[in-house]
Amino acid sequence: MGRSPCCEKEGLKKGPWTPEEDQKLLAYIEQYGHGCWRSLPGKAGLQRCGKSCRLRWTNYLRPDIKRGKFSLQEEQTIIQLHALLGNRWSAIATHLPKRTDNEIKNYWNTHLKKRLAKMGIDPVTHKPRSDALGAGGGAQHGNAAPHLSHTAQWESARLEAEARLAREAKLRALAASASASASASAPHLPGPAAAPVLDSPTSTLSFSESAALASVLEAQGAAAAARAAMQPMQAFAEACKEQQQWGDLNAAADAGFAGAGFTGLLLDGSLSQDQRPVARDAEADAGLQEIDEEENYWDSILDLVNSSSASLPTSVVDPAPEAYSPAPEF
DNA sequence: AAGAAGGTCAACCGCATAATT
DNA sequence: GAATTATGCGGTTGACCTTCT
Repeated sequence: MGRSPCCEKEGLKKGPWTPEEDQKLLAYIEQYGHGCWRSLPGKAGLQRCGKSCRLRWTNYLRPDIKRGKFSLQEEQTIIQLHALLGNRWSAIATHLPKRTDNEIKNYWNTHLKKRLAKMGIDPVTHKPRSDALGAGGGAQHGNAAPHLSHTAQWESARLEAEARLAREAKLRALAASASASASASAPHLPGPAAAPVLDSPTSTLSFSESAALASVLEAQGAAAAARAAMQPMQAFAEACKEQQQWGDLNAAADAGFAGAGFTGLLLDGSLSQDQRPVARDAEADAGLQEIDEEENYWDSILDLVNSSSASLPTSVVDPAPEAYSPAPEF
């Protein structure tokens, strides 16, 4: 409610950070930690608001940040998680070590969203668009209903999973606090109480929540998530491979991709090696080995999806309230 | 070579929510 | 329980850079 805007004080600087400011902030945090962000600028001698300092630190200065081009695997992870979580960038960032939510968000908005749209995949629903080869822009009102229906189902499943995770996290927190108080006489021992230190500063997800979400992705929900996410992912994989070999991202669309049958396209190798144009230049030659490795990677992803789908728990796909069973006590 | 158009990304803004009083 | 404060998140902006004409 009553919260005064932190950046409206007179004399506070805005805009791009100078190297001197970076140095001041870095030096202060390295020495004292960030502590209270609101009071940090004064202590560090910066004419910035705490919010600006926090943003600069979390998105740029943190030493554990990886910058630069996203790998194919990272792209795949982002798309997959976006299909699962939507625009929850901080949650997605917890599964991409050393990447910030802001960076992922920017990358999605400037690269991945456009690529998916270009391939005829709705970046919101992650479903192939019926007018896939048409203009890749606004909402597809005419055919929205089926997508919405599917989306609603998936959203329902997702919310159910999240609710379950929250409950599990709470139970774990209770168990953790119990054990923490039991071990209060030995605070030097590593324990759950130290977990927040390990959390990504860009996320509100607790360590246990993140771990639980990861477990859902990897175990119980993997098949559902993968099933929902991987259909466009398969398309994306193929388009990426073609893009890298021919430098033309429209290849997938030109090949008639519209979702259905795309798995087959990927799996049966209908675009066999001898049909592909030879690499145009030395750079492309150098990339061929990497492309082969990527093909293996995508094959392994498909294997994972196929095997996971076989053991898909129905409660994840078609959740019912009674499907929830309390997490076992620890 | 110059201007236009489009792309990228750091940073800001406002809101939501957790934490505190 | 209500009010207040601090922090984090997601959407958006705008400056800068690159590519196109």
